[in-house]
Amino acid sequence: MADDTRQRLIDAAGTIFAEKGYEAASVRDICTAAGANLAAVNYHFGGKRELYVTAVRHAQCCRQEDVPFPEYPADMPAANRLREFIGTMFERMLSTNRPRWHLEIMLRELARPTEACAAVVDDYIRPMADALRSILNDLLPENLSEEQRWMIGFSTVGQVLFYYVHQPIIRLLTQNPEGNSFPLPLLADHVTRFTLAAIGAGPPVVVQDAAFAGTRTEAES
Amino acid sequence: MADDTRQRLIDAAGTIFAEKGYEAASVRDICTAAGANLAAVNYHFGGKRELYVTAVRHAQCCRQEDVPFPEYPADMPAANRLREFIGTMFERMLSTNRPRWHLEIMLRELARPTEACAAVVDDYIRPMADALRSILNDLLPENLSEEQRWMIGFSTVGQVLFYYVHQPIIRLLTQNPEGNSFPLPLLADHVTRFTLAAIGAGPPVVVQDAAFAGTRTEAES
DNA sequence: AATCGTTTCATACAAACGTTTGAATCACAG
DNA sequence: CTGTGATTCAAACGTTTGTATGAAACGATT
Repeated sequence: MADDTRQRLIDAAGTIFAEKGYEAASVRDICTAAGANLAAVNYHFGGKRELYVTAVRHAQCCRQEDVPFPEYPADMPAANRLREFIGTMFERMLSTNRPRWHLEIMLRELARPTEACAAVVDDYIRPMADALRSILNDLLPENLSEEQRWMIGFSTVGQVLFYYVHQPIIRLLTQNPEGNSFPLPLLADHVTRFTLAAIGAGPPVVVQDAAFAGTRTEAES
Repeated sequence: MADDTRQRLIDAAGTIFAEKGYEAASVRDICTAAGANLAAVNYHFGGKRELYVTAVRHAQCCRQEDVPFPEYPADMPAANRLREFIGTMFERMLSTNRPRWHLEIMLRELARPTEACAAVVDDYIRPMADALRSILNDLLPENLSEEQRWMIGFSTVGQVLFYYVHQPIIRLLTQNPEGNSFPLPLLADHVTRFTLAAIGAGPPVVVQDAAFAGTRTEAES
């Protein structure tokens, strides 16, 4: 029952922290939701702050196990690995069969960093960044500056993140109260093709009915 | 002096709300920062909540005036207008000569909507979305689904937003404590070329030393 | 059964919160 | 100068916050 209360507290805390943020979530609400006594938080974790950090750490552990990155066959083309990567990222974010708060609490941390942010980046973000950069390295020419490699990577994950972080805006803009107007595989395909085309490793996402010579900027002509 | 304290309260509130969020910001801190009495908030605005909404509305008004969208010459190529649009967006976000909290408080609102969110979308976001879609319509073939047009637009602004919303991660990842490792025009150029190339309206952001035939996915071959 | 360390519980505490109040102060018209 | 409405002020309001405390309940070991 001891570890059980501990775990119930982490789950309840995660849900409420993710929903309301650190300050707005009260220890009393968390304990009530967990079916635990008010003093349990201080007994098991030492305080509200430590409970929060524990919840964040727990969330990132679970997420990594929930949707692990696939092991690619050695001969898999880089473009296909990119598709897998983006698909996995979307699944991690938008899949509804896992507790929502795991991702939510981490994104809160990334947008407004607290002390737990560095840990999230090191343990969760950096491995993803490394995986992406490894894929991109196979897709990009060797004589490319580090700066440009970063920017291309950011352009890729920026697209994916947008669909999650700014879901409220998307719904308001497209006037679709439901968010599932864009099915997951459609989004993953779009971002993959968008990115591949941008770096010259695939065809454009749309077929231009006229040559683009007329619409390109002067600077590039 | 009456309207003066009112304005000082809005400014102080904006700064603190943007920095700490709604719940963590206390009316006492705001009044101290504004050099006003504790009761001033309730006298001038009716309460904390109303002050917050007022600050958000004030922020979006200022932002629109600060960095207005340029008037394009009628014959300006769509690709150049896209470059202008992206450049303006970056300036609105990353330019440091304007009070930071204007944008910050709006982005908070967009990520975690409160009652003020719909107003921000209608008055600030939708005009930007319309401007972008108008540009993209000139760049895209006519026989394209609304769904795809939205996705291409989201892929564009998603890139821009990433550099602002996730600046902390960028610094941690690239190990540059300063955020100015990516100068504004460089970012704008990159996103523009990335987007143009993706939709087949410009050359890839990098020159592929080999034909991409070997790296494209099977599905597309 | 007695003892021990662990966990739960009801309760209390001081601090901070948003809000209210009524008197004091101001600017200005009569 | 006097009166009046708008504004500021110090003080206090009742809640809610996170945390602390000591007694009760539990489980395992002796």
